[in-house]
Amino acid sequence: MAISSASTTHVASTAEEEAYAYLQQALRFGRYKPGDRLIPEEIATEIGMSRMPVREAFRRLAADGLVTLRPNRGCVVAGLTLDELNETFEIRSVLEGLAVRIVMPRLTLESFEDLDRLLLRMERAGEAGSSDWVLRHQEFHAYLYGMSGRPKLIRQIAALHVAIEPYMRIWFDYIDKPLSAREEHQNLIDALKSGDSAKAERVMQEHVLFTAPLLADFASPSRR
Amino acid sequence: MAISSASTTHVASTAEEEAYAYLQQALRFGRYKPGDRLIPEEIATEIGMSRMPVREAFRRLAADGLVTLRPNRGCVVAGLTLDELNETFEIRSVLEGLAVRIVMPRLTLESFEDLDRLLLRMERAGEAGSSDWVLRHQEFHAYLYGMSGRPKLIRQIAALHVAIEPYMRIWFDYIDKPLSAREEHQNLIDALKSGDSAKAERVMQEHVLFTAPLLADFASPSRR
DNA sequence: GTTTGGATAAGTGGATACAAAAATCCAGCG
DNA sequence: CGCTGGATTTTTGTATCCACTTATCCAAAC
Repeated sequence: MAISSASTTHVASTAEEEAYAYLQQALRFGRYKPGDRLIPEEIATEIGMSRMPVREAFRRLAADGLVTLRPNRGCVVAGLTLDELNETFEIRSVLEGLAVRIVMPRLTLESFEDLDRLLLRMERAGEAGSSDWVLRHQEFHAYLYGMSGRPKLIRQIAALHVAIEPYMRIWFDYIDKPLSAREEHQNLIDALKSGDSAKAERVMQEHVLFTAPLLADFASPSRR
Repeated sequence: MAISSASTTHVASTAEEEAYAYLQQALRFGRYKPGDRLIPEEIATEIGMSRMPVREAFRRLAADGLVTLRPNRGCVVAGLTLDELNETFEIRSVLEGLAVRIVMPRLTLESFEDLDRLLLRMERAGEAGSSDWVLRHQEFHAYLYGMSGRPKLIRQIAALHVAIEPYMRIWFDYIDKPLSAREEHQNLIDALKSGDSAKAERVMQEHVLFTAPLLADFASPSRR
């Protein structure tokens, strides 16, 4: 089979890439809290470079929606308010629905074996803790969308997953073990197997929207 | 009424913003051709600043998908291949469909008057040339989506519009006057008036996908 | 006539320096 | 006791400089 690891370990050929990778990782794992101010100087010395590449990494993170950049007042970690969280799930639902619709006719028997395996991995990771489970969950979805052959779509979806990742972690830690997750994803696989792409799209949309209200309690307070 | 101008004229409080605005404008209007290399030094002197803010503007443009940034080999204008153009329209169709679904229950009689006015403006601009028409067309769509109250969705859609803008221009110049455009948009308004949000969503999806094949001839050659 | 290699030029990435802006602190005032 | 305003400190934005990578050009070899 051909399940590549979904973990985003990039070899940094430039300092900027290193800074970006470092900060993205830190943000994804919730090492900084929303509203925290990121001071270029500090981070630069932390990873042994000057402020410049860090600044440029900030811009990329801002484009991903992970931080907010305001002229002359630096870089703050961008938590999602309840509205933004909901909006993100709305967007995810249509994008991932589209991905499923596209991917459907491309799925082979082998793909389904892969998906089963990934689902199994996800379940097992569920017992370990949020850190593993969230990654495996992303891996499952990433594999599916990867088959679509739509690079832009894939990147957009991945970016949204990264943005909500900290909230997924908190959520998972809080509820301990999402019993419904297994069933949810099995449903999805069944819909894919049915061959009815309209149905699969709908099921995926519902699957995505299913999670949103569960995370509501962990949203950041609205700003300003 | 409350139709704000859709033109993206930003007051640049920093040099970086100025560089970004300048370059985005230039790229949107097709002043550079896909594949062209953008040299920080040149642009910097062109608008009277050093390379640094220009470099940072590059990153933002890259996030918008307007340029491509490769380590140690600079910044090139990122034309869309046929596949990418199609993909962009696919994504647009679901995002703008979603926007319409959300916006539907918020539309008032006044909104419809505004939309009629905007449609009229668009038609009149059609006689002037692609430059005006494309802006008015964006204005029409922007107004509609603006009512959704979904900032992220609005930004994403706007970004996609910007990315395809040069192609819309070329297309419009080529065919001179899109007779079907009026009918298309009137259709859309009718669907919105019907109050059936599922229908409106579908009509919007079709409206977006309708344009894609028309632009196919103007796609950039695939790279590499 | 085309290919190869290497000198030279051009360009990029990053560090440092400096000016301008914002945040902080503190004293005096109400 | 809180507020105001100004000096001080911190941080940001930009310019400049240097090291290193990549591109260009030209001559010699096949």
